[in-house]
Amino acid sequence: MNPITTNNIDQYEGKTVTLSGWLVHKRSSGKVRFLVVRDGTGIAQVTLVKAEMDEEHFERYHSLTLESSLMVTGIVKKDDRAPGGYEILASQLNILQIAEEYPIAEKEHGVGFLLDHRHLWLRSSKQHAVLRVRHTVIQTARRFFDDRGFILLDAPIMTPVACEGTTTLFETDYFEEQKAYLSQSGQLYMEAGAMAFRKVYCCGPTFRAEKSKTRRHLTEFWMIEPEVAFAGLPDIMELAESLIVTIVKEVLSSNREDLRTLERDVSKLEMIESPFESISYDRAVRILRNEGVPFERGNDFGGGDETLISDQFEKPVFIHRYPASSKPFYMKNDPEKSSVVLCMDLLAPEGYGEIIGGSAREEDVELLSQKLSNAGLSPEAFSWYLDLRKYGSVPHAGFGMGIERTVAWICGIPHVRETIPFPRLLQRLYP
RNA sequence: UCCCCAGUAGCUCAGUUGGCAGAGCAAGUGGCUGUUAACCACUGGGUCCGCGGUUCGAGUCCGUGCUGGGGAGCCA
Repeated sequence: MNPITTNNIDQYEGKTVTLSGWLVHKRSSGKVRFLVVRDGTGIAQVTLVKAEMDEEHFERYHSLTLESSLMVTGIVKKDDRAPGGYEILASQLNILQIAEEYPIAEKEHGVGFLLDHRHLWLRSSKQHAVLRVRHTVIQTARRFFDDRGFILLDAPIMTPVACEGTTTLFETDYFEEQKAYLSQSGQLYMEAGAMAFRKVYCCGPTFRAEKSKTRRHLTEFWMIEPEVAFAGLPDIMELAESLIVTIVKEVLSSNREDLRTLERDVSKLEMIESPFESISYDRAVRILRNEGVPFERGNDFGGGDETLISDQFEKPVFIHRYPASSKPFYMKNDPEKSSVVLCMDLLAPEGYGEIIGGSAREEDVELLSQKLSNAGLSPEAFSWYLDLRKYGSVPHAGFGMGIERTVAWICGIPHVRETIPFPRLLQRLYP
């Protein structure tokens, strides 16, 4: 197969090549006709000149519809009039399939329509750019942990029990008389992994049956979750900061063209460097009150609160030591102030909200059992988890980074639904 | 679960005081030897979301249901 693609066409100037792809657009000026062909890596213009090719191939232009698949053979020429600077002067035009009338036009579609056609929408340039950034984000995050000696340890998707209440869990039958729940987090399993391998991470989908209809929520979303033995809150904050800086730098270097397609203001990304600011929950509450928000101490922050706080900073900002009452059972209380837990959230700038959440984990079996009971959970169901504290318990900590929110922030797009190939939303399970 | 907005051609929308169903794009036909969302001419295209009501007459007003969107709550 000929290796030419539109992203390496410059290497073939003057040579005869065969390009395979799909028709994005066509224009005619009579005896000169133009095809814009998409091949998955980019686009290229193909020129059909009546005098340069035989009649039969030239006339195939008429039957071509939007998104028809084709193979075109011709000479690569440099031409400033062509998008990308190169075009193919065709000698042959072969059609693989004539597409039916393509539903997605070149402009003007509503969100509902586009989501109904997500399987086709993926072909458009903006979606292409977002999902290429997503690829870089995941690849860079995984490489980041691999390079630091972490072991990739996959967590199960089907789990026997809820971390929290069952109201936000998707439930499914598991053979006779058993229920399984779709995982909300790989964390508890990563804690087991950290006791086995010291440093581990998982990367996969998580599921929350929350009836949230906001730009920051999906019912199925991806997290990358590292867990580290012999580590405390400061260690994972440093790790999280370094991860974000590394990801942003890599996207800026690998996805310049995509960011341009998305019209992202890259100057806002270029200033993402260490160190990030780190403020306590108490100070965040003071910021809100200074902004005139009648915030009640002890609550968790809402979406609007997070935006107000992050707007005070140009870089991502850590908020640490939330009230224990607002956080889950496994977080370790601050020995210096038992009413708060050793946790942190990282808020992205520009109102994108929490992209990372993590904590030191309670390592004492008695305290952990107590916290489980206080949360209304049965210690029996978590017997395996309590075992981790009975057999060589050590201080450990970890966090989870939400892939979609991170991608949305980096791309500067308003809604997370475009940052995953096939979004699952409150009212949407198709396609 | 609550609040707000919308539903009219394949798509995006307009539709006046309640009085003949409209535009742009897309599609089809023809024209044009360098187009860039090309352009020009012509053509076809409607369950006005469903149900009920008011009225001589409803896309328009009222009630109700459904669907979608935005937001709140919720959200390790």
